[in-house]
Amino acid sequence: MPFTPVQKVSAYESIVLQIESAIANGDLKAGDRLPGERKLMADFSVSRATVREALRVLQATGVVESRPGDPRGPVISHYSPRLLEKSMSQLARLDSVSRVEVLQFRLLLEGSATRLAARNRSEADLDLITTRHRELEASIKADGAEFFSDHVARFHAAIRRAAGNQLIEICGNVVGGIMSELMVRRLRTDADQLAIVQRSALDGARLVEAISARDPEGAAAIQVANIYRFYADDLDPAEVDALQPFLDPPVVE
Amino acid sequence: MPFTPVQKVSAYESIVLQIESAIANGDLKAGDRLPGERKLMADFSVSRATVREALRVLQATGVVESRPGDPRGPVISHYSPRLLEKSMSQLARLDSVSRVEVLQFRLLLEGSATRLAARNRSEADLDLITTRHRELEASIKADGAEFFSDHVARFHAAIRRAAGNQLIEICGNVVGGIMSELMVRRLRTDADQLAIVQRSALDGARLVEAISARDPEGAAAIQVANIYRFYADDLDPAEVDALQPFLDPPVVE
DNA sequence: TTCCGTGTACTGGTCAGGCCAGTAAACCTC
DNA sequence: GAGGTTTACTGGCCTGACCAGTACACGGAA
Repeated sequence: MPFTPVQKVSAYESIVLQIESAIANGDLKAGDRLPGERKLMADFSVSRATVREALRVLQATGVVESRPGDPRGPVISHYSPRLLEKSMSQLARLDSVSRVEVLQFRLLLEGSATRLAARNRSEADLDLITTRHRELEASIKADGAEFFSDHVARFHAAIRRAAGNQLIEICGNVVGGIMSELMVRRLRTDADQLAIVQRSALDGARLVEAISARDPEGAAAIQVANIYRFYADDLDPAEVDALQPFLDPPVVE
Repeated sequence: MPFTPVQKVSAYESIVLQIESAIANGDLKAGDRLPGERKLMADFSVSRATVREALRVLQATGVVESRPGDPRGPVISHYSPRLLEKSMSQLARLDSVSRVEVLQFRLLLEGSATRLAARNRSEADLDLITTRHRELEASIKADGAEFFSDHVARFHAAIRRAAGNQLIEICGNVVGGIMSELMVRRLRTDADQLAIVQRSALDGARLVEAISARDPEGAAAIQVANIYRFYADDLDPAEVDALQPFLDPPVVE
């Protein structure tokens, strides 16, 4: 029988749904203003507390922003990866998600981003990548491994940007951020940090060259190998094995 | 000067933060109970409205769940990919994200998921994949293209599950879901839908074989080519070109 | 005319107190 | 013990209120 389970939707949920679908079908777009809480409470004929609960969840999911005292009312947010970051790091912190999974995902994203970057980069992209790499090298010369993770993050972000795919870019940024937490710990506990950092910068130089020469496979191989080597020492054999499909061509040491 | 910008945190935010960090450092774990709203309001010495706003955002971000009438209070949720799904589809639905980008991302995820599945599948995984494929074929025999997109989605989901990487799995589910909306439209407007659907099922059979035979590269190639061909007719030359790096080995027709 | 305080009418943040439908568990019956 | 029934309490929602803070129009000085 084609009965469909009843789903009672509470008042505040209904408000959330209505506003979300107004955005989905274009009645509201980023930058637009919602009426103030008192107006909304009249429009939906609910109490202000209910309106506020609805606004809170819209705010928590990055749909609107509101500031006290602003007579223009809450504003529909422009997209920000905040929620994605939050949910991914929530996921990555999960006991059931191993660090291998995160690393696999990162190699996958970073590899294709690099491939695409080498293929599609504009001159402006290349300029930015080169600049970031120079800053990275300068930072190593000046402060050693101190600010390494910040600079390398910016360097990689520039590459992802050049790839021209926002999904890959943003997801890459997020997992990159998550991994860099691990990286900081890794560097702190490693006696040989300067050597690691310098080798990584050298890889970076070859990477810039390959992207400049529009060599997708070469660039991707360098990038993947570089990331892999960074963590390789910490991995046990089973983990190393699980990463093989993402190392292409295989990294043999 | 090492002054740090003041950030005023509102009452409800402070509650959210406290509860989140209690979870982060293990004082609260999934399945545990929070006190009821009236107790919380005393503990934090705020009004009930404030407690409720805090609970609403915790609920919206998948941290807690509450049910009316339950004297045991709100419960700390087990992880669910709901938030990740929501944020991914937010991202993918962005106007500035073109369908090529979504398709690139999908090919990337689906390709590696298939590769991993062929490599890591257990017998139980294979059983599920086989079952799903049989259901797909049965559905085509019985109803033609009618329920195709549902069944193919389930088939692909089983493959992603077998890959053993939750990040790839969940992201794949999301973009798969988004693409399947497009697919439904595509099938409806195509006169030749039955032929398309049947070819896709045939690819599916070869795919199952390759996964069964633990042939990662073969399986991935079939999967990627299958997905690509499904959309290829709708794409203009520039879009086709942009997809080349994800078709490996290249699909020549 | 332009500029710059100043007022004011609003905003969102928070509080207190109250009603209701619904649930879980203790209670009571058999 | 298995069953219905009560009861104490839950979360959902409402009303009405106060406060600190903001945007903007207004009015006076330059």
